[in-house]
Amino acid sequence: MKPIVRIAPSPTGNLHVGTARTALFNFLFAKKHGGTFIVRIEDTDRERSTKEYEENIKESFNWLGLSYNEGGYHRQSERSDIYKKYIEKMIENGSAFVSKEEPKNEGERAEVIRFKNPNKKIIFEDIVRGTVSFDTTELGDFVIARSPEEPLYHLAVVIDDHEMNITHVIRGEDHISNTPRQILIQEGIGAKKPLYAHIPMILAPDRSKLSKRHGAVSVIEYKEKGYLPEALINYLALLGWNPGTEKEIFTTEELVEEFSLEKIQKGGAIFDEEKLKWINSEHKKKLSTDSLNKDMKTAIREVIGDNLNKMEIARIMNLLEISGGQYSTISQQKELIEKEGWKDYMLDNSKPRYSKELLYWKEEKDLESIIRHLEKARDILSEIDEKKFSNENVKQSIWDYSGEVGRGFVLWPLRVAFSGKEKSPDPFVLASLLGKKETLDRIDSAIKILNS
RNA sequence: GGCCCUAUCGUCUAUCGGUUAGGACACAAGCUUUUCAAGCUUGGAAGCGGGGUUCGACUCCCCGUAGGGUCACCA
Repeated sequence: MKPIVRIAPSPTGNLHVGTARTALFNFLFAKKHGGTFIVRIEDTDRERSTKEYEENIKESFNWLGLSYNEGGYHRQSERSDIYKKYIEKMIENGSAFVSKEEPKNEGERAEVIRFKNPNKKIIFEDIVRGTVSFDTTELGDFVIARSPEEPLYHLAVVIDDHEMNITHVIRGEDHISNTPRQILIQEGIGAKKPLYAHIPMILAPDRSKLSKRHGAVSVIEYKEKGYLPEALINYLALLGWNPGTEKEIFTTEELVEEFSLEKIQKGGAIFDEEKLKWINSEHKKKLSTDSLNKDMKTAIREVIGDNLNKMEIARIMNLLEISGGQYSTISQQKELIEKEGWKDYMLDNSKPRYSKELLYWKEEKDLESIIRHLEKARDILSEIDEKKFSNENVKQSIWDYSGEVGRGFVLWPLRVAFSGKEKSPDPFVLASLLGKKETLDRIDSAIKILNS
């Protein structure tokens, strides 16, 4: 039998990474066995549900590539006729009854529908946890609907799972104690029983429930930070599940191939963005240079500005690539561009600013010798043809001289002359990016500073 | 508090009675022909405690302890 599974998010907030992970496990399980994956929007709480959040949920699933099957998108708010039928039937057969109430809070009804609890022991098999048993006596005759048109969560879930022929309920561990009362309702309406798999929670670094105060918790935030959807999918899959091999980088197709409910973990797992970053960089390494370049350009424009010319962008892209930033997320790239301060010395009109002392290499104190080294470097570089002013040629030409007198004594002041910074890519790269004229100009400026 | 679930390096995890307890992220050190980053190499790092069962327990059972979940006219 082909499995039919569902993810049932409630549109009361942006799609949470925990819900996304539950959706992913459902999706992988369905795809693996040629089954059906359904999205069911649980919006029976009209007060808290909004259209915007529903849109966010759709957008997030879409971005992650978790697509539901044809006709597999439902809203509980549009199914009240179905619920009404069941509620009436339950009242009729005595598994539920209308109950007079004393409203405690505003909005509460004076008359609600309660489930007639048979007060029995419920035992069910959970695919990840084994046998779980509850005594439902303490649940009492719990409320299942405000009115025949307004079912509450537990009732709506059971009716929908039954109507949609759900075979496996794969959901978060926080629902495990909801299961017995849902089984009770199933018995009340004569529904077939799905199999259960309660997956562990995603935790914050302090092992508490992952919430907004811990930083980014919604899928959309990770999208905005520039993570690749397949990287987030890959990471989420590894939180609470593993294939039993040492392979860690997966495409979604590979996950479908490997996935099995039996390998799901029991304990909760802390969400570690550092590992997500690493997985993201591994996925980026498989990307075409075209899309890598597109991301880099976006990051550069966002940090330095929109009015950059082609040459300037190319120069900074080059630096970003050399600094290993091409495999980072856009937000990490932006951080890097900011931190490295390339806009201070890599734009057409920028002149690096630095103190005279910065030009001194380590213990070197002899002003004359630094000037001598810079002048010599200048002479050597001016020999190179302007059109052949490449990284390799610059390096080659200056290599022997710097070797004779000590590399640092020549290379350090050159690098400072070009960048004005303590940290930067090497002087050969900078010189080739700057071009011959600008390179020589900057050496002259450095000499001038030393002479002043 | 009642009920339920869980428990291996800082983190994610492998181990389904016999292993020098393995891998990855992170971290540290060294190397990489100037700084930073990257890269490479190396290293430190774990079975919550106590009882059983067994020739032998991380692994099975019990009791503690700790963490989490849940106890709505929310989902």
